[in-house]
Amino acid sequence: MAALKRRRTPPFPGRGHDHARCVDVALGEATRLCARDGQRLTPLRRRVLELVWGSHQPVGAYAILDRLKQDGRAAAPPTVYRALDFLLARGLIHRIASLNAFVGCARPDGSHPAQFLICRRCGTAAEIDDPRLAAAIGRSATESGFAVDAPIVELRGLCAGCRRPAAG
Amino acid sequence: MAALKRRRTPPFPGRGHDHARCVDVALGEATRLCARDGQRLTPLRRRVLELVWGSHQPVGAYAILDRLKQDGRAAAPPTVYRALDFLLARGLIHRIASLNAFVGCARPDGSHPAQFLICRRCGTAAEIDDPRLAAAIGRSATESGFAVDAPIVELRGLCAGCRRPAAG
DNA sequence: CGTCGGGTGTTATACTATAACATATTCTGT
DNA sequence: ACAGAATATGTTATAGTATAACACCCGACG
Repeated sequence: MAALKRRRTPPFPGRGHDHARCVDVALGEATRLCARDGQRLTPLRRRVLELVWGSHQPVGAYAILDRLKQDGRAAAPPTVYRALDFLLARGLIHRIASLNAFVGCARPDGSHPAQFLICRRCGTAAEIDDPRLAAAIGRSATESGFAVDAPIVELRGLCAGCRRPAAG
Repeated sequence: MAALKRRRTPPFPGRGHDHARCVDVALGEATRLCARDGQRLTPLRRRVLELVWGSHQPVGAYAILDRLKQDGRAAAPPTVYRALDFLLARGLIHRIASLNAFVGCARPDGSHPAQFLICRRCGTAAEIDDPRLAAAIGRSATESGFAVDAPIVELRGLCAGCRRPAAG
């Protein structure tokens, strides 16, 4: 009875979660999906994906660019934007419009609309893919005769961890 | 039985609607609200609001800037951004994060979360303030222990007018 | 070999937004 | 009307985000 509904992954990663594992899983999934679809996950694209997955806080294109330069790689804005465009097209990352930043996709099994909870304190962007919310969006739009292609839902506020007093 | 639910305003303005009236109403409301709240709707702010209301398509800050220059007024980016910040704070306009652009608020009676339908063909951004959608958002967030301050909902797609073949 | 296409490198530039400080305007109390 | 305070605007410079255009490389395929 712990959970009435199951989630495949909890929306907010725990503070002490094993993030290296997040990255490993994401890179493994990306490799698998690209192979399946005949797409090339080149070293550059793989590295950019890894950098986007550096944390659960969305990262800007120019921050990625700086890291690439630290790698010793020749890099300019188009380098990173092209890699980001590829990853976006494959559904491996999402763009957070309200932050001009990018975050790894928690469920990269095909492209899909996503909804984000973005904490204004810790900066974490948690992906929720709530079918009821998606349905409510579809209903609202349909009533206006509008056909939604790309719903952008970015809910800014405070996550559970940051709402608690900073105690232990 | 034409309408089971009433809307104060239809989300998408008709093609041939009297837009001058939209602008007049918006400016009148803005004047009233600012007077009520002891805020100063200066000529600059009023002009910027008028320019934002130039159409139902969100307008960029630098487009506004160009128009101000055409007016013969000294203008630089801060001029327009400050006016926009004022109008945003009073709830007289909204910012569309996914377009980096601004649009007049259809119901400027106090600040409020808004949801937009943005047509990718005609560019129109229609404000819908659907309480059921807002409730669905609140439910989704609450289940994750998340407290939403500022929901951003920008639904991109095709409006009813643009879905029809371009005939008549 | 040759060429074709995709990926990356390179240079330049466009677009969006804010910091910091100077000046002007309006409001308030006297 | 005036001084002083608060608000609004002007001005200069710069930070941050994104794309256009063209050159080069390299592997696949005939």
